[in-house]
Amino acid sequence: MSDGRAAPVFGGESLLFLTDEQLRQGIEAMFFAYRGFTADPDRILADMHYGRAHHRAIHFINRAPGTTVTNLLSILGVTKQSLNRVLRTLIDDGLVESRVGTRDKRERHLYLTDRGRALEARLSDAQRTRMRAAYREAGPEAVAGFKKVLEAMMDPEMRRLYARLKDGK
Amino acid sequence: MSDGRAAPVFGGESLLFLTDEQLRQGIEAMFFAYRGFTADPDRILADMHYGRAHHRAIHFINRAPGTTVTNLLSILGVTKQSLNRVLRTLIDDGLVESRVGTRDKRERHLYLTDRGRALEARLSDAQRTRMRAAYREAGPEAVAGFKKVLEAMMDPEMRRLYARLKDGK
DNA sequence: GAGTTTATGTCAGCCTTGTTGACATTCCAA
DNA sequence: TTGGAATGTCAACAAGGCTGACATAAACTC
Repeated sequence: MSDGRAAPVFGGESLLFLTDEQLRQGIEAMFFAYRGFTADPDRILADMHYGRAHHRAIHFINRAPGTTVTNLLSILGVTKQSLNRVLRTLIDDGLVESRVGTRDKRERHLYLTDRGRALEARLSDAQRTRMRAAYREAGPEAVAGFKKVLEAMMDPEMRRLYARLKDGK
Repeated sequence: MSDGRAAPVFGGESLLFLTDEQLRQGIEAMFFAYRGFTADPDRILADMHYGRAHHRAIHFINRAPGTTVTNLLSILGVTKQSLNRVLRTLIDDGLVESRVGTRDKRERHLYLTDRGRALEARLSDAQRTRMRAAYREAGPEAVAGFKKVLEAMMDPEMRRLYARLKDGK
């Protein structure tokens, strides 16, 4: 299995990696890994009165400063009411700034304030530290495969959004 | 980067895969992929009055029939009150059976009923179908890397649980 | 045998974060 | 000028986390 050619089946390519057992392992790996993935930021957020939803908003505002509410909605996949509640607290607490659009004054463009950027840095440092350790342990080839499978797992629309973000919009 | 040896740095091994940009991509890939990962079962569950928590309980009871409540608690990482609410509804609805332990009568051993197994099959078929497509698209080597990185991302305790499940307890 | 610990269940209350529905405002575009 | 898009907000609700408190039964320990 390690060379991808073990026990040739159906035209010379192994399909052993597609057994239900392999798939179940992948499913459980996703479940347990996602717990680790969110654990560190969650601990930081728990101290303040914030949750994972705040982290997500902060992450993507930092990622694309000046993004509109609608754009953020499509990225996060929640209702505007749900997002609005989160944004409201972030704006009230002075972590996010909402500027009325110049071209289109209906739009609100979102930016992190200095304090917002500070929290973002704390959260993403914590998350990156774990990712870096995992990457280092697994090695470059594993990382390439990791991304390849994750990308293939996304809904087409999410895949498009992911690619846009990846390629610097 | 594709061969893992691009632009050698620090003793011949590339560390380009550890840049903040690479890490950020991995973080966003996890976010978007997890959405896809849960999307199909979520749609099935939404029709009934169940949620993701019920799916998780059903999955692991199916995975390890006869498991105790305490064991399930450690796997799921929630409080007994939270799990109990979910188990209560599953037992009341006749999807899960709770049997008093024979050796230790304090313990409750959990089993899926026929109806429970039927729902489990529907849910995991849906989830496996997406995983299978992703695996097939990415290829065996990518899948190996995928699992390697996910495993390295887990908390040590989760990693232990994952390995135990993987190796058939 | 008494006392302690363990496994479980349950009640009450709280929080975050998701949902739907309804409605108002602003303002671009045809 | 009118329709629709973008946004905000109010209200109500549900899932699924949480803590704290308490009860029970059984097992374990001294």
